[in-house]
Amino acid sequence: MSDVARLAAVSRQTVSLVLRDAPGPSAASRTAVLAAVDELGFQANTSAQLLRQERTRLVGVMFEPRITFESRFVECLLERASRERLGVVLGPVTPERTTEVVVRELLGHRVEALGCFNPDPSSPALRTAISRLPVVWLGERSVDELVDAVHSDDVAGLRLIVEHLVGLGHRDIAYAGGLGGRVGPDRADAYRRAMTEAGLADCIDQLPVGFREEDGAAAARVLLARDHLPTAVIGCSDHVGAALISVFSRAGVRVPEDVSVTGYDDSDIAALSYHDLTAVRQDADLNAAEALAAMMRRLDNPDSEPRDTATPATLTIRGSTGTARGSEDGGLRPSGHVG
Amino acid sequence: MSDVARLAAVSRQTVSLVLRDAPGPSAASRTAVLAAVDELGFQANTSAQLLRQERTRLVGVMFEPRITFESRFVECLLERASRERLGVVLGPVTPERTTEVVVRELLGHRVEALGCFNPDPSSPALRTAISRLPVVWLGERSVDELVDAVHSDDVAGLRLIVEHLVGLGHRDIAYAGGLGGRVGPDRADAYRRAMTEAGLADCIDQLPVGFREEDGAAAARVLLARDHLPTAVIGCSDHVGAALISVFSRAGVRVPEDVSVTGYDDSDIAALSYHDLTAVRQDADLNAAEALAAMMRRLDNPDSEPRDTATPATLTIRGSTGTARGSEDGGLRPSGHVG
DNA sequence: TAGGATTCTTGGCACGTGCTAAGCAATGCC
DNA sequence: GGCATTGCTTAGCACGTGCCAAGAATCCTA
Repeated sequence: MSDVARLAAVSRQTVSLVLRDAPGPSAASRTAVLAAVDELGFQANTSAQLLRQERTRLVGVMFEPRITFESRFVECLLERASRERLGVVLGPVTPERTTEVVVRELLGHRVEALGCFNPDPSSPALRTAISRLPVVWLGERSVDELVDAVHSDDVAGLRLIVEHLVGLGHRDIAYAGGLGGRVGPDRADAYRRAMTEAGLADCIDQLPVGFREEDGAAAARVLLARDHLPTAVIGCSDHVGAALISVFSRAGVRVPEDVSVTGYDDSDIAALSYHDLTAVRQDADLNAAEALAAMMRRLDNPDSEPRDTATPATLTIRGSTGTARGSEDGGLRPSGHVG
Repeated sequence: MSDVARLAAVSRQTVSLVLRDAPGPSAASRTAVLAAVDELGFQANTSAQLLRQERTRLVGVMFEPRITFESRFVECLLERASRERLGVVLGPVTPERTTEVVVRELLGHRVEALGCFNPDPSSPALRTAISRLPVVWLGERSVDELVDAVHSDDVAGLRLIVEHLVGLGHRDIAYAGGLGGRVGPDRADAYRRAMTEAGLADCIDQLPVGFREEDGAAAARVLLARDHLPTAVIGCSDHVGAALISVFSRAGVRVPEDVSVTGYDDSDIAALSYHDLTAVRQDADLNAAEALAAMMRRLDNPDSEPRDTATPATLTIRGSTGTARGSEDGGLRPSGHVG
């Protein structure tokens, strides 16, 4: 910065004022400084700025880069945070970078709030973080009284799907999912609840698999091996839904004529024309907005109680769901070549 | 840190020495300091450390979080960098965060080297970066004389695929791809070259689409609308390959019995059991290693010339490729329901 | 022209850390 | 007992910036 000042023939402080466009510097100094900045390619040292400032105006996010929904969330958070003049420090989780490592790193950057996907609640660094800053659990209910939580409303989401399917005449509605973190069981509970509310408690049929495509394929194979296929299968994620369709399709089972299939997330995958998947929309941007709101609320008012926010679920109806095949055909058996 | 020193009844400097485990402090001081650190949950201020240090030992990566390959690359880079005691600053690109914004941010953090996926070469900040630090183009050839480049060897990759298919008796080998950045055209060129080398110049058949699944679906529909299907289709990405399979499959065209399909990347998608896609492996970890090596080489020896590194391609053979259908059947026409 | 108001500029300290050099106590040696 | 040596501790400066308060220059008014 001194170099810039020398070139512009002003003092370092004037340069600082111009760069922050604070009142003071004359128009002449301003243009001189900006010209010098441009010529030297000057860029202020972020570390020095952060060190000097009273507040860092940074928030941290702990997430797993390979999980699509989390990456999308991060993108949305970045854009929303910049509108609030907040910076975002990314804390990518990998096999070697555990909750503990990532949270320590974020605390080292003096973030003022923290959002965590799938955190390890036993991490000591996370415990300290919770005791000092607003921490928001992302994508799942909180078990901790001291943290906020922002996640989509699975109960409402599964109610929407089940109602949609029931409206199409379905009764044998299976669910592929239930494993994985806290969300897995929660969402499966929501399925059972929705089925019970619809008076279909005796049709509950859960295939315990995880969220990945491989899990959906496994569930599909289990179903194909049975004597009798359900008329609809709800996947716990878009990946699972897409895999269900692909495996069914290869086995000669038509979607939605023979079986209706749904996903969960309404990500890019669901919208793909060759999947065309009816799915509950989990709005990454809305979740990012709520997470940021929760952080800001507790930063502005440190005494406010942590809350659990369930963002509304909506249903995007596409071509993978249709009227249930008539009960008179006595159950469909897979035919054709099995992939 | 002063708080820690007070609690441990030593000076701030002793605390600093213990935390860096530098020689000096006695065993008694060490344990006292560590106990105090633990009790207070102290975490050194990264900004202050970076400001004080001569070198930051940071490298920056500009990438797009929603692109799977780039996220995987980042994960690998994180792990490799930590082994070299280097930090990684992530520079996520989003619609609002352009090359210019991201590179400025990274320069502000005083990174010592920079890796960029799909950069906008006209960005002024990027020009300054190139003039000051080792910059590595990621995933594509460099056009600039002043930057390194690390990308997988597309020429070798397409030669492997074409040879594999020719070995299975294929001649009518189409290519779905060619659009998108610099890689798109490059990879299509590699296809044409491989076909020519195999003596199949007159069979070259390129469908100009991009890298996304939607693009693959579009290409598949174009092919299905023709009188005559090729016996093999090479997708420019796993996404494209998977989409080709899905659309073919729905149209009653069997893979690989009727048409062989390949992908490019060998990502998780290719390995999915219901895709089971033969694909060229683009090794994210190897690319990360080479990128890091390039940065470190130029940091250690600032005068060394930038290089273009093509990482070796290998072929992962799975179930989506098989012997070409006999020429005697006079070309296959799609049958069954089209999805 | 003097005095005050206004506009612009700058001296100097602080942020939290790393590191050099100096200080201090204990021990060994002659 | 004096002096060097060793082991441990600490005083104090520097990193690059923001900001307060004080200084300098200019303009306006009497």
